[in-house]
Amino acid sequence: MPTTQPTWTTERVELLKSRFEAGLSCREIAAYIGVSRNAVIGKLSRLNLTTNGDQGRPARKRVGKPPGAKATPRLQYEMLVALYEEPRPEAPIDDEHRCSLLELSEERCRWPISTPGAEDFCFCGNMPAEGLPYCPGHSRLAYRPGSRQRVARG
DNA sequence: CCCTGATTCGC
DNA sequence: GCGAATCAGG
Repeated sequence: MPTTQPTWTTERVELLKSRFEAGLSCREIAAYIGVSRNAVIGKLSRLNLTTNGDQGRPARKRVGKPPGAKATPRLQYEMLVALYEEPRPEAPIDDEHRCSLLELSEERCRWPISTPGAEDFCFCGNMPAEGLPYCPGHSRLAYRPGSRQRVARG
């Protein structure tokens, strides 16, 4: 069987059209398939699914079609909500993944362990949620009112 | 200011 | 043909 398949195989296109016709945003489709939203839109354009496919000339000015798609400026908010909505608030906080400042990366939770300046000062190093600097467990702690001292009071 | 949608350009 | 960059609109 061929191993080198083009990025857009029949299955991809089917999923693409299915979710597109389902009323999902290109963002969701892209995230679901695993490609950039530009790639999804680009493919749709080539398939003439973006527009009626009737016009033989370009005319960008058809941005208003989704009913209530006010964008998602609060992407992190949605993720945090999803974390709180979980029935089992498990905290995947492992000390085995702790790393130093130099070992920090986008795939490492930046939750500070111990106190800054201490010899054993390190970071969580867990797998953070996409778009969040901390792992789900620490993200919740960081956002939980009361968990940390709420100095902000009026 | 941020995000989504669509077109256009480069590889 | 695919993908990123760019443009346009809400």
